Amino acid sequence: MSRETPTRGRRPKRGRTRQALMDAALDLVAKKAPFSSLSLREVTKRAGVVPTAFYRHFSDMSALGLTLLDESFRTLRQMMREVRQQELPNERMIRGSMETFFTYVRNNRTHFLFVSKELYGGSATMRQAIRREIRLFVSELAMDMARFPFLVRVNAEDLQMMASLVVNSVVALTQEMLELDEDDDAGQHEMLIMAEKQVRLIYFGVAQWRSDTPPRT
Amino acid sequence: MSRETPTRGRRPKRGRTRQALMDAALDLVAKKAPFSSLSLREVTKRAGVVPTAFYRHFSDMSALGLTLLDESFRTLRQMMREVRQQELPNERMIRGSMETFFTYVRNNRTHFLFVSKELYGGSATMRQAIRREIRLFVSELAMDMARFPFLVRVNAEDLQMMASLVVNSVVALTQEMLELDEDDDAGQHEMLIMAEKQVRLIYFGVAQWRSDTPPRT
DNA sequence: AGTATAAGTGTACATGTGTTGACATTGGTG
DNA sequence: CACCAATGTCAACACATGTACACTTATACT
Repeated sequence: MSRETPTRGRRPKRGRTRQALMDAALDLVAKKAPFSSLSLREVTKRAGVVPTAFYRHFSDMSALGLTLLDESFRTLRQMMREVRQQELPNERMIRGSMETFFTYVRNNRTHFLFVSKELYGGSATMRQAIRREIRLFVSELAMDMARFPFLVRVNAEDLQMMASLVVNSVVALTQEMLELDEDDDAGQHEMLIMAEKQVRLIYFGVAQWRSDTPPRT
Repeated sequence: MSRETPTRGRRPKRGRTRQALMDAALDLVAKKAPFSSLSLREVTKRAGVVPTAFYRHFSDMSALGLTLLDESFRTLRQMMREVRQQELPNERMIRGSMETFFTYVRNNRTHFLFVSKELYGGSATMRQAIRREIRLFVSELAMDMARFPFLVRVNAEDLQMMASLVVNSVVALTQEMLELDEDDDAGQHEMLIMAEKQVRLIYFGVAQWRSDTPPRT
């Protein structure tokens, strides 16, 4: 069997295959089935690598998934922090936040597609992980809202409720936007407008709220 | 171990296997992976039928999926119609609607689990079908809202926006509730309370809205 | 009754899957 | 340079998958 292999196509660079595998998975998720119905061989083929090479980087497909999730959220958290820091007042704030957020979504389409499909369709651990991140955003937003002067009389529970309303709405709109064609600029812009209006509407309601509101108008 | 089935185990009744297949798929989705990562053989095994028997009822797994979707929404639409008709005024209306809706969700857990996972994780046609149904609910709600006296000055587009905000929020809460353990009564009730509060909050905002609201508070 | 048809069974096969083990090639370190 | 650990390849396996075919049985209808 000692046959001389005439230099098959090789991939020299250091940790490039690992990234290739992640990108391949992301690509496949973006234009095909959800991650859970993705086979190891499919991913390696897409990455231009032999199946067994997979194990050099991930023990398992689910390990790949977790890594992908981590990668998706690391930069997202970064961006969120920046959004929270730029302290624009009032109206400008909502509009500004929505704009930067949605541009970020557009620039990281595959990641969001991945997360979006895993939120409800993924494995239990996957869903749990995503949900944890979202709950984090909700808490942070609640903290920000607590500083609004007209919300001093609102208790913590209701603050959480309001924040989760905002976050859930933005998430839903994001998922709807991902359903649009990648270069449907008009549609995407429409989503942005809608998101801004919805959040503004919620803030109108928030301004009206009293935590001890009795069950009648 | 030999039950009262002397010859080969058979299923006599007319169209029972068809339903058994649907139930099996629903069960598997409820306690395992999403529908897309479900194999034909798995479903038939669960239904207690030989794999090839599948083709007597469905041409394909995706055909099964579409049928399941239809079954899920048919009764849902029915219920929605009833909710819309019971004309309770004001505060009572929100609470009442939420209660009947969420009890319905509890009583049809597997169906909702299925739809929830398919909304973003399913095939393109599947997602599209679900989205169409949701849009229908939004339109109907918008029509209902148009009759509110304090909304006469709101244009159609904004009405749609408001309705979709309500629906999206309820959908999100529903999905969150499905994540809870089946017999976590406390958690489920908490979700109901939250849903009612969120919708009420939105209505506060709605009451404040003017379609020509300039970009300032 | 008798029989046509719908429904279910068993066998079989080609294809895709995850994973193992032994080997080949790289790139960075001494 | 020589070496070695990391990385990639090949061949092979045991098993699951979808589906075709020929068959048996139950049900419905005359």
